Amino acid sequence: MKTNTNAAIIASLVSEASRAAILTVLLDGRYHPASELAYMAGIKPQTASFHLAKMVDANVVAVSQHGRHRYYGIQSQEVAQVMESFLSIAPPIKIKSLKQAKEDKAIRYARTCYDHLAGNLGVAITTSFLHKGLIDEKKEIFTITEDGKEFFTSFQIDLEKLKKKRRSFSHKCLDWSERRPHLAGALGNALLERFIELHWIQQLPKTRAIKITAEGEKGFKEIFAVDMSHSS
Amino acid sequence: MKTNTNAAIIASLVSEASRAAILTVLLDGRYHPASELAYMAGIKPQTASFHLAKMVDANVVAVSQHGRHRYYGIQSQEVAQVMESFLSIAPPIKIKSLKQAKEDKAIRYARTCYDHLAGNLGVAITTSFLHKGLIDEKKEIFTITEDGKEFFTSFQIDLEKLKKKRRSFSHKCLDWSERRPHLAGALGNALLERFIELHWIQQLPKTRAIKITAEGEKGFKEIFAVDMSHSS
DNA sequence: TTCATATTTCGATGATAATCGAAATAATTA
DNA sequence: TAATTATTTCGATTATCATCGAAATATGAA
Repeated sequence: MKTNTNAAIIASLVSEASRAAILTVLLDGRYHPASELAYMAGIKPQTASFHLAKMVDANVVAVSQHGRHRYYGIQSQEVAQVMESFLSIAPPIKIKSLKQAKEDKAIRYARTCYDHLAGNLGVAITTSFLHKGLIDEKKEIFTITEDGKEFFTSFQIDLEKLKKKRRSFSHKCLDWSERRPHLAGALGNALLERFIELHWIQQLPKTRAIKITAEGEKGFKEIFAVDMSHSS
Repeated sequence: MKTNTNAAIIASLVSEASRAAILTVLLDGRYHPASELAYMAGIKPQTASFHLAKMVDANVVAVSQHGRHRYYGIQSQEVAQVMESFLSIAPPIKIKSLKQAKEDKAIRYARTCYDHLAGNLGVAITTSFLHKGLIDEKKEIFTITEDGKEFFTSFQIDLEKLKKKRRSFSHKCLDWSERRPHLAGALGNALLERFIELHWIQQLPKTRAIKITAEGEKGFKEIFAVDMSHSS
């Protein structure tokens, strides 16, 4: 009898507009300060705090405090995948753009660089890498195999440069997907940039969404054996 | 895209506890009468009617009228998928005792259909009755054969008393998904009560769940040739 | 220390929506 | 026919909940 209320609690998180907005922002995989989330969702900080507390309580969102800031992020990969299926394509609500936020100047932590691939594509590509033996899944991270080194280099990604970057990740930019077996971080970022360079994907201006081009569809299929055609 | 829209609609319906309860019941794939759903969700029939109307309106639940009954059910597996994904990330149910844990497990096994046996047990027993020639299957109801009269009497069920009750004697409780109706009505109710009397099954307090006892397992097997052991 | 910033807690408000009693509708049974 | 049962509709009440102002807490900066 109590089992159903459990489902109801999770459902209420995605069906309420403000919470849906917050979760949609958090789906970029980063940790965001409460004030930024409030702004983007178009609600006052108190209200955001109220919602965030609920989400933390439901084990959907994790919080990590640094100084007077509290950074909120999606709890786990599993949660992210579920939320994405409900929120990713048709967000029911308006989210204020980051540009707007910056202009507003109220937020100086608004640095949401969309630095890695999320969503179906990100997962699909990671899976593909694993299958092809380009990366290995360890407890905390992915490691690159010898085959992987060869491949990524031939794909014009400078691994040495990335290793340096990786160390420079600041604690402010915690990313659940780094802790989880999901390709993100420096390599994920590099891949994203490379894909953009190749015109395989386009970043849509006001949203965090990306669009896969015709070239991209072809490329992902041929090189990564990942079918991203819209028919699915 | 259609999928996501539907998912969002389903999510908003699930977000209310009573509706979540109703949908949880409907997950068994059967069509249930409104009154039963009300009872199981712990709400009055009016309230259930209110919720069911909403869900029918949203094309999440289908309704089929038979006489004065209206049977509600879900035909798309999408609802099940949504519920499943929610429950997959929902915090685990806090189990207070080992007893409760076992009872929870038993819920899946068989449920009372308001006041008669449904679920696997109900269908199995009805099938057994048919095989043994104790009842005949008509269009809307079951009828009792001569052999049946003898058997039920020997099973301590007073058939004459049942006939006097102002309710259908042995109507079929539709089970469209399986195309296997089970025995309901006064006879179904009487059987349920007799099984409880024999301690073959136990009705769990707040839920409509029943638990099959060790005695029951033995009895169902010996007398009805119905194997209800947990291995299946 | 004092002031500003980030966030939460408290309390009140308002809107939405769930709930239920009472009555209506309809089918079934005696 | 009348009584019973299943369900819905209506109307009123109540509960829930998102929202935000005000104040509290905590941290960092001047």
